[in-house]
Amino acid sequence: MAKQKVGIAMSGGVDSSVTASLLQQKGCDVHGFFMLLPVPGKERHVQRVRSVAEHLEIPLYCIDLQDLFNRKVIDYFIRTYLDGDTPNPCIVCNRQVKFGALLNVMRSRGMDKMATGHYARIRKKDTGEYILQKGCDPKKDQSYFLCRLTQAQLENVILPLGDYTKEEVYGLAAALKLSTIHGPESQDVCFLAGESVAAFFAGQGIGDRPGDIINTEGRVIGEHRGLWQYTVGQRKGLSIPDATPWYVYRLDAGNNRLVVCKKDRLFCRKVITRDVRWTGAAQPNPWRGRVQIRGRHLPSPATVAAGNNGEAVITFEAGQRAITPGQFAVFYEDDFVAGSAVITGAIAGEDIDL
RNA sequence: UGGGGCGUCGUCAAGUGGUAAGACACAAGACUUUGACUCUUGCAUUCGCAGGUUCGAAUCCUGCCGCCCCAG
Repeated sequence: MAKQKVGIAMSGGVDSSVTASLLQQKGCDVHGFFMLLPVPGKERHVQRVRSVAEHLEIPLYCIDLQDLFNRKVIDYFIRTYLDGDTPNPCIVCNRQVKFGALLNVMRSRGMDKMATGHYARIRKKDTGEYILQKGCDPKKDQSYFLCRLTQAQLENVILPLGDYTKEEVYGLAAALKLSTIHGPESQDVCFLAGESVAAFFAGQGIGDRPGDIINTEGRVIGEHRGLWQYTVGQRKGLSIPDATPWYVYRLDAGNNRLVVCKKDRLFCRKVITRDVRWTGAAQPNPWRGRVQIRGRHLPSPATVAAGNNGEAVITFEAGQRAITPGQFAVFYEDDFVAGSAVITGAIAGEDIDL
């Protein structure tokens, strides 16, 4: 039987390098694929991946996905902010670019599977369905960012690091004498490269667009520099001196106004969502489980009542802080991703029990 | 113009003779494969200005400047 051909999505970082090595040791025919994206310092990245590929002695292909990335991720990023919502470019990139176009390229080049260095697991159920599971290391779990992957995508992907902790991966990297363990990985949006959103927008020719900051009573108490520089729950950048801090309550894109409030007002139990997608074919309605509202948010007990046109209302048992339109809600059943949706708003005030 | 009050960090605000609290804002760092939140640290050699009293003043005295209130 021929060796399984696996394409590794390589960034040159520790995780993807260890992933490649692990598969190599398992006897796979490993090929490295580097996504060329429109990000600052890409030349350095290319250098770094090259040295890793040489070190591991695997072939490396550089795939230019800049145009696609511009259209699918950056355009989405800008458009969402201009609409007064807060995008999650990583989730969209994973869905459209990394596990989309890149996966297709690998398939067309004869790869049986694609592997990445994400900390998450993919399981095949008795029904033949694939399901995403959290990684073993709860601190590093990245299943949230992979929530929008389809069955077809999950079927063609393997995530070796899901069974390891970050600690163990560092150990493996050290054993492999990977020089990249020293280079600190960037955790911010890759195409921002440390820049602020405001600076990025300015670079795109979108300058400041000042407007009023009002409190929930409608009184003007400050001025903002452009709605895209803020997000729900944000405290920094408001410049409103007071006895206690102010937080962004809502972005009113239609009137170019920023509504702010005090901390207590930020908590809400009901969330409205669109584009609901379930992993399994049939789901109880209402569904009950835990829902994660953003990266690094502890999934919290809630019910999801599906409505028409892919909409659904999430009702948490306890109020959640800063429900943010544009962000993704991921539904967890224990460690498994049961579904996800895009947040469009919160229902404040009296909660009606279902 | 009389009478009274007040002027302390960007904002609010302690401190009435013993050598400038705190909060908010702001900045830096940490955390983090989204934006945020959070945490840590920093942030007035100086108290409207100028003199004086005193071992020592933001705190007492004098003058000036500025603001507010009341009265005409």
